[in-house]
Amino acid sequence: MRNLLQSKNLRITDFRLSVLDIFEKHQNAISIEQIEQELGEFDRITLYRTVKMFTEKGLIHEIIMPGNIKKLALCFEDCNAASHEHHHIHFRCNNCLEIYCIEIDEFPAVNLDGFKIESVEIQAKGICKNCI
Amino acid sequence: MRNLLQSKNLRITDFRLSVLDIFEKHQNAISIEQIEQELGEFDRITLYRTVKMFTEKGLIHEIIMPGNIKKLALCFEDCNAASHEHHHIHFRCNNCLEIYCIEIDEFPAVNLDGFKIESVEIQAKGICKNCI
DNA sequence: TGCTTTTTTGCAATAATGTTGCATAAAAAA
DNA sequence: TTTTTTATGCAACATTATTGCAAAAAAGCA
Repeated sequence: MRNLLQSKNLRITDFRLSVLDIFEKHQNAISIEQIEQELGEFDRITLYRTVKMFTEKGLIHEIIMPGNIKKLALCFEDCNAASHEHHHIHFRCNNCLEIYCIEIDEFPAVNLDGFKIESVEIQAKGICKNCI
Repeated sequence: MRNLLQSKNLRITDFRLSVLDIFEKHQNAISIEQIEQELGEFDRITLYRTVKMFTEKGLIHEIIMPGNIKKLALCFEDCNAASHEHHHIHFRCNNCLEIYCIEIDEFPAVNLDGFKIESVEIQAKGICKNCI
């Protein structure tokens, strides 16, 4: 965890370690609200700044879906400010409402005539393996 | 346009016609802010309610992408509150920042072991045909 | 270690975005 | 036209996020 921060040229602080800790405790994507609750005593502004910084540095990525769904998850691959490339899709369970980052081997190819595609994000909804 | 409202059991009002008008004038997805500007005199609250109602009734759909990007576009197919099924993908141009709804014939199949997939949304980013 | 530089934190204030309740106005039905 | 139903507009409020700045903490260096 300390290495993770160092590799991105971020200073190691208690606050950041706590936030990373929360991310690593969770299998699935979490909301800012959830982080707030788990942090206990904390400063909301610092949290927003931390999340922003982590996103810019490629430690975490945002998952946004229609219906005011906004979650965050650790990046698997090596991401950076310029590109957040993931070979996984985001799946939301309509039952438990959890959002999963799921790795898939063959990422579907998307082609659009006349358009140059640089990145693709796939979001699926349905019922997760635990709720089926 | 009046038919559109009637078919969804929505009363025909000047406000709603104006909003629909703006949607139809645009090729691409637009933001609430853009609608506000084009409406000229208007009530912000009514606009939010109109957008919410249109979304629930399946007249328009939300497009949300990481980076605080939130846009709205008319639905092509017949949507309703329960399902917004589109056979198009959402493309954002990194140059002009426009968001296109693009119909594609073969919508990529996505399968996840153990998960039941009910809907899939695909978002692509790159350079659009006008900016290439 | 102790000192200096740089970055982060925490507070206050403020901005942006979205919602609720309610009286009035307008649309549809009778 | 009259009645019923629904939409609008205002005020107030809630939620979410950002900025500036002084104090505190981390990293770099002698």
